[in-house]
Amino acid sequence: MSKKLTKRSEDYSKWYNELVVRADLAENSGVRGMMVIKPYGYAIWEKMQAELDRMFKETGHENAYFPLLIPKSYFSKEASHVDGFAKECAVVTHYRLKNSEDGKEIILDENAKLEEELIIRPTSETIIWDSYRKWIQSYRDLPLLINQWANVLRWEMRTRLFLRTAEFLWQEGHTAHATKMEAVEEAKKMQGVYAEFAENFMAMPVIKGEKSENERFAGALDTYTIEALMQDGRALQAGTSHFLGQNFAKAFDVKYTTKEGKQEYVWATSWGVSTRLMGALVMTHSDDKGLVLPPKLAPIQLVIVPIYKSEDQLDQISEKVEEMMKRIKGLGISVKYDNRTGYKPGWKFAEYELKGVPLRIAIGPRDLENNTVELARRDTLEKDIISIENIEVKINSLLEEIQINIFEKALDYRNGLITEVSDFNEFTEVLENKGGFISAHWDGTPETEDKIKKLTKATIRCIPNDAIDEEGKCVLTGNKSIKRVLFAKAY
RNA sequence: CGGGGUGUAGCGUAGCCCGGUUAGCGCGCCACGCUGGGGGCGUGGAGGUCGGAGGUUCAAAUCCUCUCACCCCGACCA
Repeated sequence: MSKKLTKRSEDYSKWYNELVVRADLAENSGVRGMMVIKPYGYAIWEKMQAELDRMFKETGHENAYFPLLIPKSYFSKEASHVDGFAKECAVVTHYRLKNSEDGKEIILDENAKLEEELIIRPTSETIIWDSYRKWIQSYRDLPLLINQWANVLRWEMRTRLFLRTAEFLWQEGHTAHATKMEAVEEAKKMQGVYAEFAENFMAMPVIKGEKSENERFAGALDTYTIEALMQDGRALQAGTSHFLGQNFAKAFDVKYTTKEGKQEYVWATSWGVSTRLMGALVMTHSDDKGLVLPPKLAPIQLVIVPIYKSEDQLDQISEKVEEMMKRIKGLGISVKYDNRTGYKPGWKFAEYELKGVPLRIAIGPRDLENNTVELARRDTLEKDIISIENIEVKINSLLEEIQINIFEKALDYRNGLITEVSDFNEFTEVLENKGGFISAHWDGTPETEDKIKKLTKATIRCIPNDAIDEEGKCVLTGNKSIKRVLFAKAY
């Protein structure tokens, strides 16, 4: 294995794959399109989960768990939903295996064929709404605010670690409301929660917006999205929140009695983010030396590497380190002391840079004499000799600074790659040579969007929430347009 | 699913076209020693169903068929 990663400028895709594997986040498994998430990667996911879970609960949601398998008949109840997912469903048809006649292999037992085939959930709307029918009787049962942490399965053609795997982990919120307005508000609120999480914790700037009809979730009336921009100029949909109208309520006959005693269908939302966020995290901040993790999500925030010649020296250093660690841990900072023998300091430095640990302390005999350490930050790669006195305070504020700095950096980069264009030549020129988001007028029709997609591979990522009303002409057709939308090539 | 490519030790690879000793090398791993402020060095050692199945042959990593997986480019998608 070569020591250095492929450079982003050489082959962005290769860089990403190498990095995910080398940094010990995940690896491919023996099962097509499915990955193993390794402990270091999973630790990051757990941090994401913990924070999101906290935010969901703060906004009034409760967790529950629904079955992995969905009867085929449930699945077919909502027509556009079927259209969206049917092509990528795995199906359970039998419940028993047996030895083959020659005893050499295990085969399906045809006597154990299921009466009704079961779909492995690609998303859980249908099975959840089947329960909601029983749970919801009265306006007093609303709103129903439920979230589920689960795995789902979508038989994708081409997969990539974290960005698109056949099985992935996610959360899916499913809410039911008495009024349309309340459901729309809920969907928008959760878009806001996602945006806040992305920006404050992942340090990943996102654009909040609405999906065009073409890009909407199967079965949704409106899809609210957060869109991020990766370092190769391609956009990544990082989270979506859907206003589902009464589609699922009607499909599953979920009605409630109003105060006035009338029967009404409920209004629904669903919203989700997945392990894809891990891919987004990697591609937003990392560099040619490896991961760059935001301190708020880094499993290890500070690593301490001793530099020594003799056992004696190591003992002295360790003593100093123990004392220092106590103070640092006291501030809730996660710190690892890597006193493994057999790895040289230089090796360890490179290793922790690869893994994106935000701060690194090196401490050797020279430091013992001066009561100092060498403190290096991952984001800028800057190193400083600092005093051990009150080091925990310095570290704490530096972690905060790094969190802000990588966000600002990503934001500058992203803002530099939003380009307003006024005609189609300019559109294709910017798309090919610069990349990023293209802000352009669009006549609002799916046909035009399709044509642009066919011609350029760019899609409408979103109609930004903050788009200003502005008369203009559609970049392709010249028809009237009232606001700009964001196009990009997307993951 | 269409086009192209690749599977040889944990990882990266040579050998394959043109079949023929014990399948070679680098990294990693284990032991010992020298080392230690940016992936250090030496000595010794372990590790292989050559992706899998079948076939051709006196003989297969090498030729043929099927199959599986992965990578790149398209269509599909969180």
